[in-house]
Amino acid sequence: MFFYYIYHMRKKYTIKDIAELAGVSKGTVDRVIHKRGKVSEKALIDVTRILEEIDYKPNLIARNLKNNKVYSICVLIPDYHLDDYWLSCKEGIESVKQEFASFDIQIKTLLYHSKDVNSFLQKSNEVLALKPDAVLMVPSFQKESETIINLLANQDIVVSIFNNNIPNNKIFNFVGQDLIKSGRIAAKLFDLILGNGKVAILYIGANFKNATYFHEKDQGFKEYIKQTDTALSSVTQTFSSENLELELTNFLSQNPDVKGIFVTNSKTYMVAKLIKKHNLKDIKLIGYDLLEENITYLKNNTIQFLIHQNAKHQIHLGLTNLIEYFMFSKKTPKRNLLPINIINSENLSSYTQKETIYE
Amino acid sequence: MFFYYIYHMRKKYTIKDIAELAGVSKGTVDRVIHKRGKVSEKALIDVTRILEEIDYKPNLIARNLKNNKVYSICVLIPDYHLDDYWLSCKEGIESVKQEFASFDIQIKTLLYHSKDVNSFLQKSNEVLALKPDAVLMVPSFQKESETIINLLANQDIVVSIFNNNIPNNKIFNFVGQDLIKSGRIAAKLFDLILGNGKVAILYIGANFKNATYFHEKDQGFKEYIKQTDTALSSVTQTFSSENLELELTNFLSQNPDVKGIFVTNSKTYMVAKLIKKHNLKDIKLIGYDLLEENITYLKNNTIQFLIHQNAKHQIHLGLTNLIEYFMFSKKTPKRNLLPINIINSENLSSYTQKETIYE
DNA sequence: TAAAATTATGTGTTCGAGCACATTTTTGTG
DNA sequence: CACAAAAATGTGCTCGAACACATAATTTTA
Repeated sequence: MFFYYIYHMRKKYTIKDIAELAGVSKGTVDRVIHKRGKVSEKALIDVTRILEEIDYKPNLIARNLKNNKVYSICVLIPDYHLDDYWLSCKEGIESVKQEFASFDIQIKTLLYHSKDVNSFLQKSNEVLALKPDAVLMVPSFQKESETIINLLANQDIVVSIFNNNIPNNKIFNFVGQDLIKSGRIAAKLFDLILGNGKVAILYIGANFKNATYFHEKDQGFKEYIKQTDTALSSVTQTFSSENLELELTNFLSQNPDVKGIFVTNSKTYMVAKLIKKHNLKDIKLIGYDLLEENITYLKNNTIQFLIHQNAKHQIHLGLTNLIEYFMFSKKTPKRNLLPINIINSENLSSYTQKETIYE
Repeated sequence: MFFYYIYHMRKKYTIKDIAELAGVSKGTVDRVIHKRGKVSEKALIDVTRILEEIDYKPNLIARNLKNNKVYSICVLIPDYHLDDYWLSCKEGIESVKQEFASFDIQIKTLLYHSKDVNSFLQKSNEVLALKPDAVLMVPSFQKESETIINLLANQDIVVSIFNNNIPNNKIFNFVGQDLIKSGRIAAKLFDLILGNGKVAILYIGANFKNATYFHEKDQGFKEYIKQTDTALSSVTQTFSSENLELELTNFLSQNPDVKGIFVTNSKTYMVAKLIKKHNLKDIKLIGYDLLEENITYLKNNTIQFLIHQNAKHQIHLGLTNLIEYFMFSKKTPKRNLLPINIINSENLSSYTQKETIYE
């Protein structure tokens, strides 16, 4: 007959327990734990030994209860009314707000025009004036972002970024994807479905020089071609969103051997619309993000694959990293590189369904 | 000039605040909140009004501090020494243990032989004897699992399951994937890379009648063929792991038109090994799970795609659901259907890399 | 109407960590 | 040795919710 009383273990050791074990008071234990000094060598040794022996972990709940501060976080992102890509960030923020509704956390969202530096600067200054405890931002404009990040850091405001990375060692945490890998993945998928032929790598929008993501994805795609024995080739081209139809039609008539199109951002539906309109059935299409319009074309097989950048997950993780750092002194990696999800018409619903199916 | 003082909001309302606002004592507020009765109608109305007005949310940290119970959870899963598929569960348990190291949570793992009902029953009885607060289990044997779940539920032990679902309304939470969708996804992928031809749907192992996952994936695959205008066809076949080489070789010589093989479980590498050995380059292969051996064949292009069931994520979510329910009375959905990840050689590393890149 | 029973309300302690402050012990100096 | 200064140690309160227990107000019963 076995006795399982071992399983129902005692409560965790508290500071009081440790004090008793070491034959000192809890004040001394506290000083040892926090290295506040003013402790005799003997007491230091005794307490340290016991701490190690029992692998003491402080009760984070009790610790946080005492620290009753209202933490404020500013979220600075492109206006989601102007570009559907950012719409999912709104959901991400809402879900974090709900998740931490019982805690003293204040989240304020500021939106800037993603194409307008001045708007970005203006909103950044508003953030500075608010003096929050932390800022989570999308650094759309590299140079200006650098400046703002430095200003914030100088005021001891914790700064995290997501979506795209910029080099700055003052940044607390970055959440995003490896965009070079992302380009490689697109290449691999074309390799599988085409076998050979030319793929056009497209940038759609204004000011592609600022769009570092485009260059990295382009680089990844070409890297794949170079490093593997694929029969694929590629051609890179940028287009404006306004004149896409004309520009793309011209491009395709000049490049009749293009068998695949890789759209490096969420504007994939624009190309899909034209493929559908001109009945270019033979052209395979891979792009980014689960926008409503993209999903429609994915479902009717105009788009073969979408790569899911999951902005919602990104902002969610960025925020929880900050909150758990403040609330529970949780350590956070400098970088969180999220998985790069390959989406087709069949696994799509497994990503978009609500996770909460209550009875 | 704007003043942002509104932003730096006051602390959340406490029971004491509410008591003052309602002109009663905190004891009365507490009785109203917990519906303990012994409150006059007037006080009830006053306090309820204020609670609603300020949308009171109790401080979960303070609440939990008082409730200082050591929660014990048993994990009952197949022995990961016998089948690599379950190995990732070990990591999942470890990461949860680390995550909640500062809390009073005890997790005990019990392993059974996934092919041996008696082993399952024996370990189940050990779990019953341990009288934990909750059990997270893989219900490998449907009938026996039902019995155990009922026994546990009768003892007021919370039961969650993951990996495969069984119908039982006493189950607290199920984490897994939609396996019919999973089969559809495989079909879609073959559709894209083959265009047409016959795909063999394989089950490898003993006792396929117990493997409900196989039937669902098979069903999903065939559903896709039926519902779309694909030129694919399929043939379903079961094999033993011991005689796979002989059986599969025979099967392929009798079915020379098979252009793709869909292995419905993690034993995909076994088929890959034979494809490689007999140099059957033209056969495309899709299977399940990121086992070391599967990854090798994915990287050298013997396997085209792996569908990632992410047992680690499943057990992690199953455990955190239980812990957050106990610790913070967090509500949990009856079902968590996880995304079905499509993995190829290029996005693989984005799933397997450690998420923690500390400075 | 007074005492008893019932109901309503208020008070005080607990949980564990953290920190300010009080007290004790040790060391240094004339 | 006395006494001050410094170092070491101990004590007690706080955070917010929960709950046991004490007290007050009201109703019932003799």
